Amino acid sequence: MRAKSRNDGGEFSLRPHPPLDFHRTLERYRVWGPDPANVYQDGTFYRVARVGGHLVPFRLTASGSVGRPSVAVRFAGPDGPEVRRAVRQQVTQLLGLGWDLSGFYGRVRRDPVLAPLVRRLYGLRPTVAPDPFEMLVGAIAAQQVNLAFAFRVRGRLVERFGESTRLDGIVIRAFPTPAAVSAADVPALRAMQFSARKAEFVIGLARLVADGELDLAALATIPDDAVITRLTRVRGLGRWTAEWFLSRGLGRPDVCPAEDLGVRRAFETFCFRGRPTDAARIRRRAQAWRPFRSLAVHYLLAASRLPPESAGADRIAAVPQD
DNA sequence: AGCCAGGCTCTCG
DNA sequence: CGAGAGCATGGC
Repeated sequence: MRAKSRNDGGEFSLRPHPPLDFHRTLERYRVWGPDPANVYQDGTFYRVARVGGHLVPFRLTASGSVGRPSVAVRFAGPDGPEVRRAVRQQVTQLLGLGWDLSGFYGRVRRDPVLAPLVRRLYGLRPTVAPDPFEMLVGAIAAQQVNLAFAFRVRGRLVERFGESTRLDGIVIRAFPTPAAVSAADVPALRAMQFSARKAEFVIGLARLVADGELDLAALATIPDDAVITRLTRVRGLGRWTAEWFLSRGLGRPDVCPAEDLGVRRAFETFCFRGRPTDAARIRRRAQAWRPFRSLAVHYLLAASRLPPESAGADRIAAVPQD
């Protein structure tokens, strides 16, 4: 029997490099509906880290300010250096602490499109998905359907195949492992309202990963174009998915998913005076924001969900982020 | 009823 | 290759 103290979990706090707008950064885990693997409610964010064989539920709360941020982290279960390292790593990704925000801000300080948006969204950081498999399954779910629906479908998969944990009485599920999903069949996913084709995509991807034919962790070590080449060889993963994986899954700084519907609308709004545009024009326009295209796109998307600018209105509204 | 929604595959020129 | 048709599912 283990000593109780070893099972009580632990806590620590982080002093991230400013700025960090905790709420705006994590808001995207709420706006499209609940996500049982990423619970953000009442200003507290809950998730589960997988460390070795076991699950470590943890929670994040913010203190301080955007300019002097501080994040309190509490986790349950056994404590130890390996656990802390894993949780800290997840927090770094969830809060996007790896982005060169000050470099980006300096670069666009006089940019006619981005400067006003940066002012309104100061401290927003793109979250980086801690689990590449989770990121890809989420992307498949979101292909060509509205995002609220995609979140519900994905959520059903998590409810069905994700192990359940608890912290502060809140149920949090670990995103299902590739092994767990590879054991599913198409009808099971159809029942969750995946289309037949997407069910095949998801199960096929899970099998590739579970069988070791696709090493997702290894993608973090190869260049952007090599990641796209490798991922688009997988059935169900196209350029759109691969580019979002680069940006939101690997935190690569200079990616522009120009085929994305939301991206296109944002470019139309902020760069092309509301006129219809296409991916080629978007890619050309985005060249101006190298080598920060990922951040530029994230800010454009977030801004397109802000209420129309009117004195101080953006401070009051609950703002959907992306 | 019909169009829309953060695409992908497959087929052709 | 690159464009285009065809496809699949549910919401409003």
